[in-house]
Amino acid sequence: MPDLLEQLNPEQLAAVTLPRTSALILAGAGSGKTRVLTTRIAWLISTGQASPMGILAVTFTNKAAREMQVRLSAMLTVNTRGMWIGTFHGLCNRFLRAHFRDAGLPQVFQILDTQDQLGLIKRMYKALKVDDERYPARALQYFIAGAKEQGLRPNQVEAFDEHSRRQVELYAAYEDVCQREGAVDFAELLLRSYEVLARNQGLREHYRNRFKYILIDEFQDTNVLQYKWLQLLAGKETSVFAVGDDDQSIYAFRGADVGNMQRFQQDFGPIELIKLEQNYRSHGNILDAANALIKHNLTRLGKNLWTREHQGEPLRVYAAPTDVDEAAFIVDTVKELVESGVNPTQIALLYRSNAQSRVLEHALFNAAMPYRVYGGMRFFERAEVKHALAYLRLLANPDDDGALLRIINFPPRGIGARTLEGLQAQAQAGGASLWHVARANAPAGKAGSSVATFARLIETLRAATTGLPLPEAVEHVIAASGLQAHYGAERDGQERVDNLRELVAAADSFAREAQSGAPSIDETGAPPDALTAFLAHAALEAGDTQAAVGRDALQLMTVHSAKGLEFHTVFVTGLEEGLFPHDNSLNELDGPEEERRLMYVALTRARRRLYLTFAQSRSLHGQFRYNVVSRFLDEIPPALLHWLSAAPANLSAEPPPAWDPDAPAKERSGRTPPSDTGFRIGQNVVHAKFGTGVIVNAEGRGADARVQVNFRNEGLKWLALEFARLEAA
DNA sequence: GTATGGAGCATGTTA
DNA sequence: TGCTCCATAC
Repeated sequence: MPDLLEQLNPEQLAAVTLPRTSALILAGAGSGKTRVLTTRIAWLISTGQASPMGILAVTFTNKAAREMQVRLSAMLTVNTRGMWIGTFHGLCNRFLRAHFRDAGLPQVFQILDTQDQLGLIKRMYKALKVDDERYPARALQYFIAGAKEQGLRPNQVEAFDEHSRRQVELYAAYEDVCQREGAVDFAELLLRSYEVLARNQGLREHYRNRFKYILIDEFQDTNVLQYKWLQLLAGKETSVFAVGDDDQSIYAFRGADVGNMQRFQQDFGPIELIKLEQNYRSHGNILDAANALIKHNLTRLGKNLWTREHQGEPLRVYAAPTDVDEAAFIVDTVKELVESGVNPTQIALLYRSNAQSRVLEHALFNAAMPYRVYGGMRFFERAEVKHALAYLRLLANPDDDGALLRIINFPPRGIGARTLEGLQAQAQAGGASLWHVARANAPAGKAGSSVATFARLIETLRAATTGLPLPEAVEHVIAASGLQAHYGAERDGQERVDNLRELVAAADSFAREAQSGAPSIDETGAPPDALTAFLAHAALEAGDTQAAVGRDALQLMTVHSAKGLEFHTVFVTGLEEGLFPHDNSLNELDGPEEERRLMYVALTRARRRLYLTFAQSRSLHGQFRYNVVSRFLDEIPPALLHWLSAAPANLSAEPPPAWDPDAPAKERSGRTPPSDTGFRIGQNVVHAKFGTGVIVNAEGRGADARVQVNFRNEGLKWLALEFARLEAA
């Protein structure tokens, strides 16, 4: 332990060893925030000031919680099992499972993810005949989440006009449905926990006495409800240790309120304020650029990063005539970097919006460079996994109408819309769940209707899985429900079958972890039963996004998802007015400043080398746009910049590079268009996957050339010549 | 139930 | 431009 302290700088040491007061740690990018957080916990425990039981540590993401957990178990020899370390939602889930009666919930309540929630709203719309045009389901979803994140129930939401009054009504109706089905959405986990604590003094006292130390990561991202929850949980004696960076607050759009940092100083005062400004990540020039940029924001708590490292290289700037040229430049540069020994996983291409990844991906694909795009479908969100989970959910909780509707006719078993309407009418009339009605329609032993068959299937599944270990139960359900066979028979179903198998594996490792007593960060480890715990786990930890394309892949992601990461080399791309800063943000309150913080996050991801690129024109949504360089480039001192191309007129005295906006892109970029494709209509060809066929049609030229091939076994297909490796037969 | 086509739409995203 | 959603057709 002492040597852990020795490695800290004076500010870090001060923060780690603060006496038992509340404190706000302003931790700049790369200043060792996680280290301070974990070392403080380790210090508190190893010096005997706190027991593991007395510690509550909250993060936003599972990843952060996991990292904290891992680092802690490396630092401590004592059992960390009693500690409450997890995400806000994970901890609230744990709390509600323990106090489900006080919370007015069934023990097996199900957690709705965003998809499930939207589905529930749409179902409710049908039942109530709500005009989806006037009240889009999406909009209501935001409305509800927004209200809950403010800590507001329907009767507390102020509605001044007809439209919002109706939304409040729908919010109330939504709550009824959730309650009836035993469903809890993400925001509800927090709100419900908050209310239980607020209303139950005994419970509140209990937890206040228990958690003497509360630590919060990424405090700038907390919303109103999370802050109120914290206030309830922290008694007079509690030491609240909040770590955050107002300059990295980039989630106001989803309810985060940086104001919590100022508020904290008043509400929890008097507090200690410590700034961690020494950066261990980047070279000097990178930090200088970031500091200069962020100074343009007026509402800051104030902080200036510095480093003991060298100044390093200047930031390299490249102005491309078009987005295609920008991508080409990046590909060429990355190639050189990799040849010079930089690991591709240490190179990141960042962009403001996901749509920008396409051009980059296209160029990388053509250059046969492995890359990985972050974001997109996560494992537990895939349709086939959702279906399997729905069977399990119905087994765990028969009132879960959402789960039933998802699977009653999947795989198809002849239960159509009409039958369903009948069931729903009956259910509504009797105030019963769909399962209740379905089973009543199908007296045991009586063959006949398709609903009866379904009801018997579920009964059989329930009987067969009762008492089985979790992974075996999951496996049985996947097989006996017909899901496996259904996907197995599908032409492109192999991946889905694999995912179902993967689900069994996930259940297996979940069960093992729970059994081994390894601390589970999502706090579902102490369950009413293994199945319910696993279902909660699936909702709370949606899993990884798509895997890498090849190994040693280049990293592509939005600036938002780059937060918290670092790379040897970073390309910040698309630095154009309208894109970054984004048009839509400019009218928002605090919008431009949030965009600047986003740029600040982007810059501070780089350790050694930073490229800033932009295109003077790009096609977006099928339209060509001519853009002006981002204001953010103007805000970086010119002395830190090294132009790899001529700087545009609005940034320097040099003339912009000569180019003709009307000329085709290929000519402008100086690259020769690919020569003749070498294929003719009527020619016989071979494709690696589709076999032999004949070219029947063609269109486009150069990189866009496509041919239509009539394959012997696969039929007609359009293929892009650039991608499909077609060979003459 | 699936295949097709047209309309509408297009910041960011964790749990 | 390219996708997602829904309605319509078979």
